[in-house]
Amino acid sequence: MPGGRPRAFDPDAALDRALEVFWRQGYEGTTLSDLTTAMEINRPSMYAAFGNKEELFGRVLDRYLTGPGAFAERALDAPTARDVAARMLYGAIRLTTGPDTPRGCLCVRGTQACGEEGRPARRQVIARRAVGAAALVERLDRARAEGDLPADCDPSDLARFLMTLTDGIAVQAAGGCGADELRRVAETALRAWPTPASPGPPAS
Amino acid sequence: MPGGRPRAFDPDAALDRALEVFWRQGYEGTTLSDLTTAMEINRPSMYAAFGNKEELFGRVLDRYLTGPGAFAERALDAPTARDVAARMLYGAIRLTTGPDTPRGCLCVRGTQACGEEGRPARRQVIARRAVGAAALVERLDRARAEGDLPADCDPSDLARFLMTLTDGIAVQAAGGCGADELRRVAETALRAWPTPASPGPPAS
DNA sequence: TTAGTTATGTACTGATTGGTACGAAACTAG
DNA sequence: CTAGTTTCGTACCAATCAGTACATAACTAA
Repeated sequence: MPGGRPRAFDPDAALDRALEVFWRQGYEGTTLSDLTTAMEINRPSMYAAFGNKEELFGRVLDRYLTGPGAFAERALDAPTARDVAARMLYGAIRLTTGPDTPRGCLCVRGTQACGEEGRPARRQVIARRAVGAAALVERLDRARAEGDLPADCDPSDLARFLMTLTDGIAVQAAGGCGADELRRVAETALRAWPTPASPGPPAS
Repeated sequence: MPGGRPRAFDPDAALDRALEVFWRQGYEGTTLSDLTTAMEINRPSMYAAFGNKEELFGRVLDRYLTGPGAFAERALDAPTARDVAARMLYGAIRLTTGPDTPRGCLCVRGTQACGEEGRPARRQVIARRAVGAAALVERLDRARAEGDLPADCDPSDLARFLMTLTDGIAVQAAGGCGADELRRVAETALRAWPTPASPGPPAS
């Protein structure tokens, strides 16, 4: 019943174009003109469809976390805590060094950029990171309960260790470090990962 | 013989004020007005004394690396490779979580910010990081030659591992993570550090 | 005092920022 | 064809950006 002139662009495709720009340039470093040029729409269309720059960033962040960044959630499904850790690390490397996407991580850029204007992006990113962190701690807690991690380790410390590494990987990748070098970093880091006390994870 | 009106401010003190602002807000997030307000000088004085925003950032970067960030160079003087690693990690934690300074690291912020305007800052920071990285690799190379690291380890991989962690620490600190948690991260990371093959470092 | 030199403060520049007003265009329902 | 609705495109807004012109103030050397 509504009718009206049909929009001449695909919103999801436009979000992908916007993601590419925010990912490469950060929130503060990206202007409305950068966005509308990449999205191939004009300014009023952008505002009508997505609200404003801040809300657009929120939509883009969603798309990032359910798209290129979805490995982090999927990593939690790995059978052992060590596999979770490995998937997180190698996933972060793939994400941040992919040849067809910008180097680095949208979320890490978001936490770092923080002039007066970048504040809202920072808020959004930090909130999502906290959700992800909580899920990781919960997963490692379960691993310890299942005997997959030693009883005397602290799952939240291990989670923090992993996130510190994935963040560092993003910074290194943005600085030009290659995937091969980062894989050897991940390999080294995994040597610090605790092994279950006596038996493997119980089959029951 | 020169004469002329004496300047009414202390350039080094002004640089320290500028450092505080760049450190907290990044290069792109900082405006000339932010800077001149903090430095308590007016715009023409700033341009006369420091050139422009980009050159000012370079001067500030010098001051950062020879001041708060000097721990990284000093860490190389530690007697063993493990001590170098520990000093780098704990120094990074102190730097990025200091109660009287902004959270995070000026250099990490510099690599991450990169709109069109932030490009020069990015260039400068990446160049300095490369110098520091080379010095660290050289130090670990020497450690291996001295038998302080096993012969089959790769010093450049270990250096990259350390830098990835210090970068990650900076990101975590900027995101609000506390020093205590980060110290446990460092402790975990050091478990991955290789130990010399048979004897300790030779006394000769 | 006078000439030369350097710094300071005000007031400005053109360009760009995020965000909008408004009329024309393109559709649906009747 | 007409009325209602939604989008599109141009052209604009005030605010702010980095950077500067210029007159005046404060100093040294003679």
